[in-house]
Amino acid sequence: MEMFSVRAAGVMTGKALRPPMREAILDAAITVLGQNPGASLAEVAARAGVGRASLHRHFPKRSDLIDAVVRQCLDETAAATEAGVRGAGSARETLLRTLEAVIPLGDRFHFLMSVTSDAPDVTARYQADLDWLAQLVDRLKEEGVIASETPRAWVAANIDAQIWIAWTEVAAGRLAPADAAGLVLRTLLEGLGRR
Amino acid sequence: MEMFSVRAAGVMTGKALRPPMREAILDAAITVLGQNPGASLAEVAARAGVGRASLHRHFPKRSDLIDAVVRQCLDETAAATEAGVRGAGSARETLLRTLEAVIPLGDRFHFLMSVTSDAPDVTARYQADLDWLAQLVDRLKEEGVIASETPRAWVAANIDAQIWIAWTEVAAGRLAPADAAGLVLRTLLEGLGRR
DNA sequence: CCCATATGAGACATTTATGTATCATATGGC
DNA sequence: GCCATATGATACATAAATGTCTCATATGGG
Repeated sequence: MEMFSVRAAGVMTGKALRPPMREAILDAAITVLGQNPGASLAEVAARAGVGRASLHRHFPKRSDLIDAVVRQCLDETAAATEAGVRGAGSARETLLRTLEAVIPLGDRFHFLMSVTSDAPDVTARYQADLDWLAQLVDRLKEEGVIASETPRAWVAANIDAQIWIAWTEVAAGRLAPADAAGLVLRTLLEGLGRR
Repeated sequence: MEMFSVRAAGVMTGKALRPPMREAILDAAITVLGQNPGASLAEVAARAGVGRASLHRHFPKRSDLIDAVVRQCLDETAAATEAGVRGAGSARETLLRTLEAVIPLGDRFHFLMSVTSDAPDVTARYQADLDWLAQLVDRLKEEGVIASETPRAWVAANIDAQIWIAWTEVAAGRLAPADAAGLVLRTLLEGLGRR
């Protein structure tokens, strides 16, 4: 038995470094419920490595967990987009930086689109995100980056879909993370056709 | 054993006149389970306008219904793509006609991507569809319609996503059905950028 | 009209997921 | 070392969905 390792573990790791159980449960829920929204809480707890009873202590009802996961995903995507927007001049640059920031959060993004929460604050924030995207699309049109005739909803749906596709391809190992945002931007603006 | 077949009546009236209960259930299942894969069979039966017991007579177990719906969706999409392929010369024309035929079946398409069936024949047919699409992508590259460097999986994922987006926009009334396939093709090949 | 068949409605048992409660234990702060 | 707190395991109660069964009834063919 290693004395040093035991002492080192006690000193170095300290539970503060490890994410609290709440985070582990949220992470597990994003993964498990993202793949199968009907998965049982037992599956979520097992994935998180915690007991089912402990899960219920943090989230008494299933809807509490769902709402918390949705809020977590909204927080993360909001932080990512804000970071992407910061320091970007043009709308095109904003889009590129946002893509770079959001594609790694593809599973969060997908979760937000596949799971519905009826908590009023959640729907409000969700609507705000949609509005922000619509505004970005308008700016892209003003800059001449996107054809102005293209319906706003068509553009927004394409951006959402591309984010999901890119994340899927990255997660499958078929696309290098560093290439994802650029490929998405090129596909969005120029399509797949031969130039 | 009944010597007198009841099928004669079916032949006389034509099965297209009134869809039998089985069809009504399958249609309802596509709608209800497509929107919410975890919906109860009671909801499906109610949507189909039949009793829950009758649903169980046609599909003893839930998995039987799921498998039947998946096979139905595979049948419909296969018929649509074959009709699209028939008489098309180039790969580009094949793609356009396939889009025209498949976009109205967007809900079927979406169902196939969101619901999993472990029936062996289903997985085989599903794989065959993927192979067919991969082959079409290769032909598109040979014709110079699609940039040859673009990964096959990226192209295929984009086509799938565009079909779903187009169907959604049509269903939402934001896109004229006649315009859908053309818009998809243009978006796929040329993107959303200003020409 | 008579009969075979299919259906709808309801009762029922079974299974599964959910939510609650209890108890022993471990962990960390003091 | 002691204590407060959190956790895991377990048992339990409840709810909901599933699958089976029976019976009355309607429908359509003979």
